[in-house]
Order: sequence, then structure tokens, then C-alpha cells
Amino acid sequence: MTRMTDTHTTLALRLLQVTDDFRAGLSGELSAVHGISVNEFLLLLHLERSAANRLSRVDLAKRMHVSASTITRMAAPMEKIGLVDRAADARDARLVFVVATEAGRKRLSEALATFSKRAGYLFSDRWEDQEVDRFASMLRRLMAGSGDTLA
Amino acid sequence: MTRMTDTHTTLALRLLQVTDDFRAGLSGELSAVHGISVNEFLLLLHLERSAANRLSRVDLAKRMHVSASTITRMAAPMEKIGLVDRAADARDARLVFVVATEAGRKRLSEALATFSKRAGYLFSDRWEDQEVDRFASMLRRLMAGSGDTLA
DNA sequence: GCATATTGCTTGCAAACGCAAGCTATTTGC
DNA sequence: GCAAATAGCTTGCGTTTGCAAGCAATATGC
Repeated sequence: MTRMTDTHTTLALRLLQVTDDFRAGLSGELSAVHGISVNEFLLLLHLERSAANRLSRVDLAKRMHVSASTITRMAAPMEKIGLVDRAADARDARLVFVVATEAGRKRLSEALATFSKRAGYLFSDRWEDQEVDRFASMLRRLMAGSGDTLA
Repeated sequence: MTRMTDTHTTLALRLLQVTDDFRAGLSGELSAVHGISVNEFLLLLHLERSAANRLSRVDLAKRMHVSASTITRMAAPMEKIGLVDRAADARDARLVFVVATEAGRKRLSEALATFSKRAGYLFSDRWEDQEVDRFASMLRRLMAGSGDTLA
């Protein structure tokens, strides 16, 4: 019992550490090469992978673990530089959808290439393909109750 | 090639998602129950697991992936409430070490129990012990070049 | 040894974020 | 149908953070 508790604790700490490392490196390259932050990248990715290629602000907020006001304030500059647009709902006048523009989808695609490159650096040198597959399915189990996810 | 690239990308996205979920939940309980943030918790943990139970500010900054100014500004309120103290180096007058007080170590120990509990929630219901062990060793490989780590 | 470079730390400023309050639009209870 | 509750969004305010500049102490080059 104590042993597994410690193992779980170690595992969670390593998870935080590895993810923070990856995120820090990604952040630098995304902003330097593509001019967007990690959160802006993830926002575009959420849009791309949503059912109708558009999401309301509260929906985005829940998926991204940020407050609704953060989405409002993230979307504003992204609208200004033409990465996203806003759209109203025909039935519910409260909803304000965030929609990716053509430029936004292009930017996402470029940024995704950077993301994939870094993911490759992280895993391909150190894990066998078989391990990667196994790990991916294990992680999917962890996300079981997580609602709408990116992957 | 393309297949594994996609797999790596998916894996990295899941890693971000799972870790963000965990961190969000942890953040709420740490601040509500123990009155500290995740970063304050990690700062105390870094101190506890360092060689001499003390670390300079730039050293802490590197380990925590934050700027040096953030450490300065995190340490100030923690000193005020008596969780950490500052100590000078005998040989190098530039160094200002951060040291955990007795109260700081106690607080860490309590917060670590919360952390472990949540780590248990995350893993124990969904993974076999054998999988947990295997995953831990895989993650350790990912941290190979990461310098000083927590686990 | 002395000028120069580097290192550790702090501070001013601006960007990003959460919370609470407020506004409008929709839903619910009766 | 109508009052009350709820949901979606935005804005004000305080907190946290990074970057760049600045200051003091140490290391380096000659």
C-alpha cells in the first residue's frame, strides 16, 4: 500500500516534470517561429477538432481549463490579427462562437508541424514504437472521465 | 513514419491534457486545504529534495521553469508567513539561499499527502500495478537530459 | 592587479489570468 | 404567460509571471 502510494506519487511528479519541460520548450519555439502562444495554439486546435469547427467561449474555457474571461481576452487579439472570427448562433443570442479563419487554420497547421517535431524529439529516441503505442492507450484510459479532449 | 509522427503527436497532446487536468484539480485542493499554490508546493518540494535542503534563487528558477524574478516574488510572501527563510553563502555574497523552515517542512508534508491521494485517484483505479511500474521507468527515460529533477 | 565580463538578485513595466459583479438572453416553475 | 432562476459573455480589479534594465559581487584575461 505504502509502496504503491509512493510509486503513484513519483509517477505524478514525473508527469508534471516531463510535461512542464515539454511545454516550456514548445512555448519558446511556437512564439519565436509562429508568433503564437501555447494557449493560442491549443485554442486553434480545439476549434479544428470540434464537431462544427466552432466552439462557444464557455465551451472553449472548459476544454482548456481556463476561465471564460480568459477566452474573451485571448480571442480579441486573435481576431485583430485575423486568426479567428466571431459568429452568432441563430437560435440562442447569448452564444458567441469562435471560428478559425483560413489564416488561422494555416497557422495552426504550421504550428502543428512544430509540435509534432518536438513530440518526435521527445519520444522517438527513447521509446520503442511498441512502448509508445502502449503508453498512448494507457493515457487514453486516464482521460476517460475528462469530457471532450483533443486526442 | 507518418504513422509514428501522428502517434507521437497524439501522445504529447494526451500528456498535456492529463497533466493539465491533474494540475487543475490539485491546484484547487492545495489552495483550499493547505493555503498554498501548486508552485509554492513544488518550491518546498525542491528544497526538501535538494542536497543541502537549500537552493539559490537561480537554481530554483531553473528547476521550476520560471524566471528568477518569479522566485524572488514567490519567496517574499512565503517568508512573511514563515514557510521559508533566507540564508547567505559564506563564500559568495551574491547568493541568497531559500531554506524551508520547520513550519515549511510540516506544511509540505501535509500537502504531499494531498498530492499522493490525488495521484492515487488518478492511477490506481485505472492501471495495474505492473503498468504503473513500467510507466514510471519509461518516464524516467524521458527525463534523462532534464538535469535536476524531483523524482 | 586591474579593466572587463559574467553571475546572482531585484525592480519597473506590461501581458496573462482568475474572481466577482453586472448585463442580456434563455429556461424553468407555476 | 410571467416571475424567478440560470446561462453566456464581458469588464474591473488584484495577483502572478516574464522580460529588460540595473546594481552589487565574483570571475576572467592580460
